[in-house]
Amino acid sequence: MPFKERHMENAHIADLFDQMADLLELKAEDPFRIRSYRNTARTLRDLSERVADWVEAGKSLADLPNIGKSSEDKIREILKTGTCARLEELQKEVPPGLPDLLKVPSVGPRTASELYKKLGIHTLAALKAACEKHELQTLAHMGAKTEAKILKGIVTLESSEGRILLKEATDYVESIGRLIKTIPAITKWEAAGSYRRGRETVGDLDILLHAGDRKAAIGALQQYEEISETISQGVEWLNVRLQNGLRVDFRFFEPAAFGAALMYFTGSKAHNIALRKRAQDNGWKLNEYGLFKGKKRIAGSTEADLYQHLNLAWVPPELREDAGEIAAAEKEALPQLIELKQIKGDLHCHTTATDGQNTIEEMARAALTRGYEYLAITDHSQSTRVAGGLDETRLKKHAENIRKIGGRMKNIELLAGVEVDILKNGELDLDEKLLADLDWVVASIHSHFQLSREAMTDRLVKAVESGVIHCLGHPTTRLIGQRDPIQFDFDRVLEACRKHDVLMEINSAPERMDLPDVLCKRALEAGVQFAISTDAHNTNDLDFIRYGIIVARRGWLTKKDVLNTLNVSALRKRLRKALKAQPL
DNA sequence: GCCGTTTTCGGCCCGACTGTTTTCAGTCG
Repeated sequence: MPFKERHMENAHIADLFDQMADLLELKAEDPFRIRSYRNTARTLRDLSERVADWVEAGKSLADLPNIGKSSEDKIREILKTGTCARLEELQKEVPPGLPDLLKVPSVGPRTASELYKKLGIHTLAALKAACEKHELQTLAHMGAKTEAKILKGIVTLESSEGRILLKEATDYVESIGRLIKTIPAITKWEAAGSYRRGRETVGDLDILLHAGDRKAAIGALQQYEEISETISQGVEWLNVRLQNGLRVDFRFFEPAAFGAALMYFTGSKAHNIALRKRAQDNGWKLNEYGLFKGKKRIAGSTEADLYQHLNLAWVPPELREDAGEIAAAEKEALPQLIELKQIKGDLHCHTTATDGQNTIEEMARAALTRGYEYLAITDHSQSTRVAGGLDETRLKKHAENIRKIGGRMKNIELLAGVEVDILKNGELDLDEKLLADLDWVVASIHSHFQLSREAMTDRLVKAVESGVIHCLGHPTTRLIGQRDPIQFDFDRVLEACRKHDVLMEINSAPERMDLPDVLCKRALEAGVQFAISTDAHNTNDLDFIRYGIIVARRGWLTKKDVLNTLNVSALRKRLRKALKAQPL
């Protein structure tokens, strides 16, 4: 297999399957076959291990859900050649650009192929021009309103910034919540969707409400100052767009249906489908209004009730991805997911010694007000010059200072630590003897992100094998929507971490959320332990811990998997053990 | 194309809105 394909990401292969599904839709082929292609794409996307590695190791893909002989052949072909015959064939049968039209809201496969057949349109630009010239109205089932909607959709698409970070979505949910508190008509509300599942990015917000007087409630919601336009409104809903482009859908439900609605709008879609199928197997019907036996609603007011009727334990939203949670819920084997209140300290933060904005003492006080028993101060090492990284002399002094301040503070212990750079060749950026004297050492990559997969793997393994680091900081170095993760053999690094008792960090910074959730689960399965840290650069950033907790929950982690759930004395004990641990 | 204590065929989740039409097709979540 050529080098490039050997390292092909699952997401890339998944995209090709989605492309085939789009093309099949444009050709109006069997909808069930199309769904099957999409299911295959989803399976690939959600998989934590790379199929490229499986194939190279001679493993079969047939045990994976939604992947049969036909898909396995196509995957192997894609890995070998970068594409597959079926895709190329379909691309020849459909005009180039036509699949792009499917991205426009209210343009589906039927409309797109009609546009091409009748008007010869196969690009977004041509579609926009046709709308402006009112040519769409010449088509059947196509009037002025649809044409205007399509035109607006193209404009939005052109200016769309896509999905927003979970933190940004959270900020909007909280500001909407503050508004709702002032509206007496609204007696119950909940934000559902990918926000509730804790996905790292959110495409839109689904807000479910119950109100005695819906008209009054809608009137009051429209006063939300962030609204830039009302997309549509009815008796039971209000759809708006905010100034930043985010779409917010408010929907009203009766209490008897609220749980069913919450379940339905929380998703994921795949989780819902699995639940509905389960209902159907019992001769029932599940929809957003409840669980029905014939016309009689047998559950619907709460999620707990619905899951119970389906003979399942209640599934935390973060796990609802149809990735094994339903089988676990059936066997009462869901993990007791970690919670924010179990965190006893933060193990990664910066101060004015390097690129932080607060002093050691200020950070310590902020940690104390959050109920923490300890805080590790981990400023940068010398190579990170933009951050004013510490050389050996400055670090020694800084560590003394941390210990001195820690010594005189009550109810909180400070760990003298560092975030040491992992250099290009895998060596650490500071003398190992000095590092061994510190309480806590995080090692991170901040440069040379483009090394080959082999070199990058060697680099990380070498750092892990140094014997002086406790934790790998933001292991993939990705910045969501800005910088791709570095490429390395995750399994080899995990194996090294397990051997040398080195932890994986879950960096809680909203633009990092690194490790990502699927890798988190894989590291868990490999027997590696975690630290959930904020990488705070000021006192406020310490609150980012909530996002790390969400990643951990999506990665199926429990309290025992996370080092900083230990109280301070247990942590000290554990760290002494870690420092003494010798390579096996 | 996938799947299977109803297993190699015949199913495959469900409902609502919109805009266009007078009974429905297409899109969406």
